[in-house]
Amino acid sequence: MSHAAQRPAGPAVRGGGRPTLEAVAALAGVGRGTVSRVINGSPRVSDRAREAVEQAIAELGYVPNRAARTLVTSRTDSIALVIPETETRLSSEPFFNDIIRGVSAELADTDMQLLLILVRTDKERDRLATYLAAHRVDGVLMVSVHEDDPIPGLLERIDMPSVLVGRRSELEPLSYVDADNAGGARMAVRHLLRRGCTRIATVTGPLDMEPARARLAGYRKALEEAGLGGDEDLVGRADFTESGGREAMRGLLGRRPDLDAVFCASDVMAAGALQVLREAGRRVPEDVAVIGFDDSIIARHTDPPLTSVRQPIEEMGRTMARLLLEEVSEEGRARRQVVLATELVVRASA
Amino acid sequence: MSHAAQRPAGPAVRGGGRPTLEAVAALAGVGRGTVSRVINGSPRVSDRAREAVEQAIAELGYVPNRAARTLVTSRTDSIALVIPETETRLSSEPFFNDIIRGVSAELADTDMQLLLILVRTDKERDRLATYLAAHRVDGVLMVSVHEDDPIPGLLERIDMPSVLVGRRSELEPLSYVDADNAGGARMAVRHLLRRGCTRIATVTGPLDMEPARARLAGYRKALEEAGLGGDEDLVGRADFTESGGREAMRGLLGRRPDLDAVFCASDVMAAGALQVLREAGRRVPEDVAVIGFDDSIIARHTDPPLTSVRQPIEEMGRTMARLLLEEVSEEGRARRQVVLATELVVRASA
DNA sequence: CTAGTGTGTGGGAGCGCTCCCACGAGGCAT
DNA sequence: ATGCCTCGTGGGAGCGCTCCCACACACTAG
Repeated sequence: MSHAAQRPAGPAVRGGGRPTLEAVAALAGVGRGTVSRVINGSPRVSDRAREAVEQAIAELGYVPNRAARTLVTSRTDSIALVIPETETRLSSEPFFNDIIRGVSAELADTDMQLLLILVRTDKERDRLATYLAAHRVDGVLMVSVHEDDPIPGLLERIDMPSVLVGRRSELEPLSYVDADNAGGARMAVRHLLRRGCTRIATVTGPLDMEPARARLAGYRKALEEAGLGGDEDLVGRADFTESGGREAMRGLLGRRPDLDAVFCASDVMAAGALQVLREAGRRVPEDVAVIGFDDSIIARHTDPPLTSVRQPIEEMGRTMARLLLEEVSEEGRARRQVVLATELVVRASA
Repeated sequence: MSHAAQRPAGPAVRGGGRPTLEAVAALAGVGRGTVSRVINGSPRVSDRAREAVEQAIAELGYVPNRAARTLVTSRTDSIALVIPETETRLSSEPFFNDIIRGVSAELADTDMQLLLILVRTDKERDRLATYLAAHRVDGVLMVSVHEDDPIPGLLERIDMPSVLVGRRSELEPLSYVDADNAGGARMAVRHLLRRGCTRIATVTGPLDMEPARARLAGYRKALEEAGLGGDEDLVGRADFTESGGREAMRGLLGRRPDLDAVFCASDVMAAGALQVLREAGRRVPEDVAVIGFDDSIIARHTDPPLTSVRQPIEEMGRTMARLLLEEVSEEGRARRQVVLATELVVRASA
């Protein structure tokens, strides 16, 4: 026995000495197959064997080696959250945070890993394409898709389970979760109409993004229903940024100095609009009522606090994750599309 | 040859038919070893072989199988960004976004994957501990550490390369990247002193967090240097939240109605303080000057816009990632500690 | 001539798991 | 008794890579 002690570090010590399936099997007095069955929840295991294995696992602190499992199953047990970030939106809007929270919450008691991939440049986009084509994730969650983004098309082609937040167009073939943008916008404009406003302008987001289009459509629909539609001078185009909101507001005031309300397709743009209105000497909401969209943190801090359309962002994140998990686990994948209701949060600005 | 066509799907089709090392080797007319050497940039390859391999890789669209590599090297080529999220900070502050951006930017031309792990509950914390102990990532980036958080201690024990943003205490043993919180606070208070303020209060963050302590220390230091230190009535404790800021401000006004300035350890708390000051009929900055910390998006939208101490958050993210990559790749790991300068952004509130 | 040194290469072994085949034990009908 | 299920089980094969040993070949030195 004594010579065993002087034997140099044997094979058992390799790799930090973390226990393997085989070690568990040995301790439990069963074969590798049985341990594997216990871990993967197969019903074909006797109670006696199961208990022995579970105890051995606890005793050794065994954790399965993910790479080994991936190698044989070619499942990776991880999904990617892809955020194209050509705009600076990520830093200014809590949107992504809430999505991340929702997704993460839904994944919490799965053993799915969440990979975060920001895409800034075309070079990074190419890398991502290679990455996805190599099937290094089981599924993809994608945020803030522009209509001309090539990634969703790629996802379709390589048959990668994926869920978008927001659709690219009205007939999005991929699964998606979206807020009822049109409905929210319509609700906001109706609120302005009830207040007695009649010359209601809008500041839109970039119209190559479906949410921006849908919000514009909701705005138009509400006005048409009230018999007030058709005045294109009341539509100011912007890009979801604060400075864009400022410029669009200046344009609107130039074209239609008599406007009495503005529906902005984002809070950030509404904040810009408020600045311009103040500079122009208009009181909010007495002269011009203002409504934003997103109900983000800045809505509570503008002067006056902003009435805004709230989207259930965290729930959208949770739903995305849920849909993706279903799509990943199922054989015959049905694409799913979910639209969640929005809600008007009334504050002082309208 | 004709019978080959009716052979059922053979082994070559398995796993979606993605090409393997072996396929590349066959096409290039070399052995597996040589292909592996080319991929891993070994110098011991002839130019002829290298070219043949590179062409074969391009032709087949070969991408190495990460799991297979991980299995043998026990490197995972991925790092985790851990965000404890007991507070609601994640949703309200762009801090995390900017950190994420910085980290992601630094990782962009590495082939490191970024795993995002939010920790809400103790159960999730335990899962994380198991996860980390199983060495499923090469390194850990950790944000927003409370002094009593058990995770950093675990990281130390299992000798996991890791970098914190912000230290737990003055003698943090792990690597970290921090902003010069004390310096920034001192700068802010000096600015108030230069304005002629003499009864300068502060609203602190939770004092179990080092940044909160450091900002308080900077505040005290500036006052001492001006011979104005020692008045504990001027210190209001809060917790980095808006409502906390409101309550602390009320307390301060109650104790010291004559105060003429407040340095708040976060913008969110400053926003709360501003509300209370307005309700109390104090003008900002004429009666009471206010300075925040973080220069977050809300600083630009409060009324009046908030003078605030800016931290280079995105750069902190980049630096964290860089330090971690060094720590992961090096053998003898030296812990590194970097403190980045802060900057005062002057707006209307002080 | 032999011995020695180095450089590029091929391929065996093996990482830790899952999949699947084969096998023994027990139950039930014939 | 024999046949034929089913159920639980053990363990071989193999996933795609890296590591490393052995070997061929080309030199240079003795």
